Amino acid sequence: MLTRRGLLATYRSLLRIFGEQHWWPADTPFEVMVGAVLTQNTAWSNVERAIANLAGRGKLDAERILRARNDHLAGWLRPSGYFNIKAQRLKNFCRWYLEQGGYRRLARMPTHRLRQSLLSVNGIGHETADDILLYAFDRPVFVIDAYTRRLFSRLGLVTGDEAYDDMRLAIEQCLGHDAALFNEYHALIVRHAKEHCRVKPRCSDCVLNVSCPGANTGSP
DNA sequence: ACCCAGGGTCATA
DNA sequence: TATGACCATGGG
Repeated sequence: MLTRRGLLATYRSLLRIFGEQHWWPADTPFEVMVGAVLTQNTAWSNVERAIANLAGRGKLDAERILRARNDHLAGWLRPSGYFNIKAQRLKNFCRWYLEQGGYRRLARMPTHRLRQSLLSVNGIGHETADDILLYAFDRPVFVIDAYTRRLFSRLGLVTGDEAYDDMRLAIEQCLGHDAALFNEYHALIVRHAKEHCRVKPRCSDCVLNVSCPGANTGSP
């Protein structure tokens, strides 16, 4: 059962344990957007290297990314995995970004239209679009990722098989449109997943009493 | 050697 | 709508 009370209780537990996360780890909104594309199904540590490659060459810029040769761009993105596809997706995004007139112009757009526009870019799906909306444009959007789905379903708040926007809208309705809360909540969910699911000895004594992938494989 | 990671697209039924 | 194949590096 999804309730405001349950969601806030989980949020407070996470906040008490981990403290403020101050996401997104980037210096500019544009860097947030680049990171959002590069982190698709990829560990953030790998994304950092790719972004460092871009920044070190002065390529953390839409025009310069768009002008770069595909094989050069792919080479800089190599550490983040899927580098050929991501080079194409990053160019698709930068083309859209410039066509739309850049950040100041996009920032005036209503959230639902900005989302629709983002989703029209080949390579940007629901989660990447919502990462950008929340962390680059400060819009009150609750990002649903695999961690969120898993944590909330393990806590019995959702079934886990809801459609993306169904789950997002349900949570947003419970919590109200609070960008600062959504920002911190999502960051805490990711932090929890890393801290208690990836670090040994796994999640045998998880603070939220949830299990993790590989944690209960049936061995006694 | 195996599993996973802050997903998304495309072909197919 | 709902699966499956594919993309690819790096850490545990």
